[in-house]
Amino acid sequence: MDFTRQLLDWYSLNKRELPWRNTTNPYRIWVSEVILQQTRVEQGTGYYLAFTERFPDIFALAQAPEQEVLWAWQGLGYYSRARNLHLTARHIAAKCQGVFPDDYQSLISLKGIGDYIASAILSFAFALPFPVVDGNVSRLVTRFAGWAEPLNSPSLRNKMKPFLRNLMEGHDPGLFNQAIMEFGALQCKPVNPSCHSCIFNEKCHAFQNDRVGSLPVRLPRDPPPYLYYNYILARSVFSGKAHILIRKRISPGIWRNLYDLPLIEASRLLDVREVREIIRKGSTVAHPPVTITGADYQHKLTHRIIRARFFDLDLTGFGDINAAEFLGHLNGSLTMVSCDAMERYPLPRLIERFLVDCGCLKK
DNA sequence: AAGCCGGGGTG
DNA sequence: CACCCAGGCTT
Repeated sequence: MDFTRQLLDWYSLNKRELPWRNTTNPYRIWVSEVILQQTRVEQGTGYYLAFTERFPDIFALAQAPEQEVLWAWQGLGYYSRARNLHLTARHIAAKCQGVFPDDYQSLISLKGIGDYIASAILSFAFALPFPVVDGNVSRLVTRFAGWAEPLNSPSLRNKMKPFLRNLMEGHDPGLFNQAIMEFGALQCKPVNPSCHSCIFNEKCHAFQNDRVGSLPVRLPRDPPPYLYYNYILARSVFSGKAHILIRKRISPGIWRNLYDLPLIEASRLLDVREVREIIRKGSTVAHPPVTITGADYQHKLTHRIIRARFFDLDLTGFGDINAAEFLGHLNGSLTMVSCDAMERYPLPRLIERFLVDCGCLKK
C-alpha cells in the first residue's frame, strides 16, 4: 500500500472532530485558518466558535466596526490577523459581492492570505490540488525524507511542494491536506513523537537514522530584547463612577489599534520620583499624587520581553483639571472611560491582567 | 532575506 | 527555562 493510502486510512481512524471540518464554506475555512496561524488547535477552537457565532458570514464581518473584530480577537495575539481579516472581508463584500475567489493569484493578493491559507481554501473549499505547507507538514516531511536544510530556506521550500504534489496525486486534495497536517499534529509531534507506533517508521529516514530529535533544522533566534513600559493608571471618580484614562495604540507596531494606558517608555523601569517629575513638567500641578501600584509585571512576546511597572495617579478631587490634558504630553488620543465600559475595549493580555488585578476590570 | 508581530501550553 | 504552534507582512 502506498504512503497516501496508508495516511488516509490512518486519518479516517484517528482524526479529531473539529468544528471547521466537514464544510466547504470558504468563509468558515478562511476564518479558521487565520485563527489557527501560529496558534494551537486547543487555543483557537473557542475563538473560532465565538467568532463565527458573532460574525456568521462575510457580510456580518464586513459590516462590523474594527474595534468589535479586535475585541473578538482579544488574547489571541498577532492582531494584524484580525485587522487584515476585516479589511479583506470588506473588500470581498464590496468588490466581489461576497463571493470568494477560487484561484491562487486572486487569493494571495488579498490582505492576510498567503501561500498556506490560499492553498487551504483552494483544496478544502474547491477541491483543487494545492498542497499546504504548515509547521506540521514541514516537520513530517523533513523527518520522513531526511532533509536537513533549515526550515524556510529556499532550497527546502523548493522541493517541499513537488514532493507533496506527488503524494497528493490521484487523491482528494482537501482530504490529503487535512490528513497530513493531522498526522503531523498527533503522531509526528515536535517533541517526543510517537515513532514506535508510527505506520511510517520503517520508511522514515529520520527514525531509521536516529535523527528524529534533530529534524527539522531550525535556525537559532537571537534572544529577545527587553522593553521597559512605565504605565500610568490615571483614576478619577465622578458622576458616582470610577473612571480611568486609556489610550488607543494607533501607531504601527505591537498591539496596533488595541487599547492600553498612558505610557512612559524608557530604557529601564522608573521610580515614583522620576514619574512624578515627568508628569509635573507636563501639567500645572506642582505635586502630582503619584504612587506605585504594586508588583511589576513581565510579559513575554516572541520577539520582545516587556517589563511593566504601573503607577497610580489619583485625580479625584482635582476638580476641572482635564485628565487627558494632564497627561497629554505623554501620548495622544487619550480617553477617560468608566470602568464599567472597559470590557468593551480590546486590550492586550498584559493590560487586561493588570486591570483585573487592580479591580478596574472584572473577569 | 531578514525583521516584525502574541500568547499559551508543554517538557 | 526552551521550544513551537493550521504564517504573513513590510522593507
